[in-house]
Amino acid sequence: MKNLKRQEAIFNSDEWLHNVAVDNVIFGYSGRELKVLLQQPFVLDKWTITGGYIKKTETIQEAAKRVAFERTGLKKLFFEQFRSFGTPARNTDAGFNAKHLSELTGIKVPADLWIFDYFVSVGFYTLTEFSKVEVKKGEIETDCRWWPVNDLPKMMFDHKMIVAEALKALRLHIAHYPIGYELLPEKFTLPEIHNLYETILGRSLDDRNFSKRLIAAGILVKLDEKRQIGAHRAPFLYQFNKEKYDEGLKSGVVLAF
Amino acid sequence: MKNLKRQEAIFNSDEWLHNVAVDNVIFGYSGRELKVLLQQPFVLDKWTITGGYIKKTETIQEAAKRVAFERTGLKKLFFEQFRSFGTPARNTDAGFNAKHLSELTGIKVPADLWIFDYFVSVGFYTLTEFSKVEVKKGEIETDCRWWPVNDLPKMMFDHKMIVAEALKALRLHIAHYPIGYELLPEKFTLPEIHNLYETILGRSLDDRNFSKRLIAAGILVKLDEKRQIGAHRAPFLYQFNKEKYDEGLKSGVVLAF
DNA sequence: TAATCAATCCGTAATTTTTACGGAATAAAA
DNA sequence: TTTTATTCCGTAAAAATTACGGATTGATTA
Repeated sequence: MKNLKRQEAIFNSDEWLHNVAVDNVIFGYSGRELKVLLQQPFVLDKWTITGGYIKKTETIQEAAKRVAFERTGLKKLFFEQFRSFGTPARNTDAGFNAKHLSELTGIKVPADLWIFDYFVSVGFYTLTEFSKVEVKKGEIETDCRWWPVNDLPKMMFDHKMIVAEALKALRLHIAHYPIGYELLPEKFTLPEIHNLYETILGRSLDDRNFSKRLIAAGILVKLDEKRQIGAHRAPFLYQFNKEKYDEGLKSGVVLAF
Repeated sequence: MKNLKRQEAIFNSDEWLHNVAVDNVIFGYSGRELKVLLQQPFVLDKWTITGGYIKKTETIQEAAKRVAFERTGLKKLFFEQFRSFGTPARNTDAGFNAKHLSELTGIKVPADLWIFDYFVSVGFYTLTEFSKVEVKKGEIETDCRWWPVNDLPKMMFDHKMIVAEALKALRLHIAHYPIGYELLPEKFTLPEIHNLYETILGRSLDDRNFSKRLIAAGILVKLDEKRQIGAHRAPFLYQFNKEKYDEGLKSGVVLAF
């Protein structure tokens, strides 16, 4: 019940902006699949992307960071604002109303509470290494876990569209900037990063040309170690040249695969 | 005084979203210069981009359209949402406060009126043909006119930064999509569209390669007319192939100049 | 211990795209 | 009719992109 008390406090607090919030699509990569971290609010059986209200004292980016930290425990993530969503009906959904919320929580929820208003949502996405994340569900969620982007569950509001738009933005981003630093372990093999790119873009890329380009751009450094997995030839390990990588992030690199 | 009454009505109305608004950078092109339509609110001697509050009944895009229509009289404009701005202090500026506003208008303005709150702004930009626009100043502005993007006046809040970001987004856009339909008259010459691109990108482009590419992409159609201006060789007129143009807008064309 | 298997790894030639650049044609004005 | 300012066009060189096959490796298993 403590959680609910806290939730009630949030409802009644005036530290939050009204009519505007952030939603953050957290992408992770594992098992040759691109995944999204979703949570299930216990008021209904649909899933949501991680999002939250904005404090009057923080920037929209800080709000997105705070929310992401609450779910992943990570402070240093790659963040990108991609677009905002605002239509009068976007945050209405069966089950998300005062009556239902009251019944479920026992909290007295007025029908005209600000959280039911028309909310404009500023969309961010985050890239993170799957294995580093310790998924933590929030206080009003029954579950929080990874879902494959190609096989999403029933989602609340317009969240499925937001994920689709985030993916579109990520695919655009990948053509102009290096990617992978936040999605891969520190050391990785060529086939791994190759597969990451193929996964994000959703199409196959010639392996020879792929590595040629990354190496030519100088953002990939071959190490003297190999990884011993499986029953086959051991692949060499690689690392990012962080300097070149960051430079590419700043000034842009054409990596049109 | 009628205008002020109406303004007062807006302040007290609850038809508007709080804490979130739209700002729209209106670009126009004339005299070989890229210009921005700015207005001067009569509460202070700085200039602002055209922006406004969002009605509870409209989408953010509709809000941006409404505001742009109020200033330009045009209903069909090219709109693009480019990013949102949200920092707690972004809409504070000397002169924008209850006391000053009260003194100037005579309206009773409470210090904690919602318009002084932290506002997240969703940024759009618009492309429009300069000559079509009939500039109309709003009720609470003393002036509204075009300014060269390279020579902007003192601007309110973070609006100068918003213009800069809009221009950055426009320059990115131009590399992936055709542009010019809304910025040029129906019939135009090669040198005219060539100059438009040079102006937006802020650098010179080889004229032969430039026209070659647009014609190869099929979005430019040569007409059998010439324009008789000046004391020199009369240039041929061109038109956009609207079909190819729209197709390019939809699916993207690489026109990396 | 030799053969098999699954995966890594590398280089070059053909094609396409991009860049660079000079001079003839035009139309009014001097 | 000469001058002047501007439009207009094409080709060759350079660069980037694409396409593609076969040798290497290392554990497994026959």
